[in-house]
Amino acid sequence: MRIATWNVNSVKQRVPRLLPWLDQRKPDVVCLQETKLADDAFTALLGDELAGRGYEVALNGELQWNGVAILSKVGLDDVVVGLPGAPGFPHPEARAVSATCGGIRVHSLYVPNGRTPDSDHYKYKLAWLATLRDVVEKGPTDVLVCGDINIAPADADLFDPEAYIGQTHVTAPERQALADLHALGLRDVVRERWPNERVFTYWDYRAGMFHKDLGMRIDLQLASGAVADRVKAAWVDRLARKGTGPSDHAPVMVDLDDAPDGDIGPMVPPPSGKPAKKGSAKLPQGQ
DNA sequence: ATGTCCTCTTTAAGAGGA
Repeated sequence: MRIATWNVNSVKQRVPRLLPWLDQRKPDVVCLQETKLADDAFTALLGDELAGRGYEVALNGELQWNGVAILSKVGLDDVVVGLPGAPGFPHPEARAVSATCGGIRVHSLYVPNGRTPDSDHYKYKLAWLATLRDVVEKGPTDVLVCGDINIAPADADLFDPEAYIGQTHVTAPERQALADLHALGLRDVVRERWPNERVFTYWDYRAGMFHKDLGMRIDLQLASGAVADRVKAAWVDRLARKGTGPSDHAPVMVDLDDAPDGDIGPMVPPPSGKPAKKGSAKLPQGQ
């Protein structure tokens, strides 16, 4: 079974990249974030295309921002829209949907960005993450927490740790929230597979950041123990960030149990991938 | 280079968000 998570930064804009990618990689389960589309518009846009490829669809979208989805070829049961008990900002936002797919409780999450550490949005982010922890703790044992988590787990997940001092995504409380998920038994399966390599999932559109491989690893798949033990491959589909009209995020891919039907593509990082180290570029502001 | 992309709206240039 192949599971992917991808922040597409508008599914409407990404259709010319999403559909060929589905046909190439043939993931069994796809978690999408930042669909930026209301549910009825999503269904009108992609319902037939996805059904034709064998996917059932669970949606939690809104008009303009946010928006998450799960596509599944291996069952889509007990769908929960939203994260029960999560705070809003101030109103509830479309940042979570979960379902049982192939016996695993799969969460597609778009964690609040946090903006700046002194902001109300940052407090919202931490409260939202605390709710996530509680939901996972009370949920089924076999679980995959997937999505744009908006936390770089360690300094190795940044192109230049010094550029992020004082920024969100790296603060101790955010990393503690991630540690609290690990304390429930969740494992970062991509980092386990590539313990010492440079692995990013997001590169700012500006200033040639992707071309220079100046990015962050903020999109994760966190697997409970029995699921993590089934992982045969885990990588970042960097090709999806290249070419015309890409998202600013690349898909994170995990294969369980057996060889996939779809192309695996060049696994990222390549064997020569080096750990992130201090770079000379500045962090583009305003992200 | 405050450098890009995507959203919306007083629909055509600006504002907000990432």
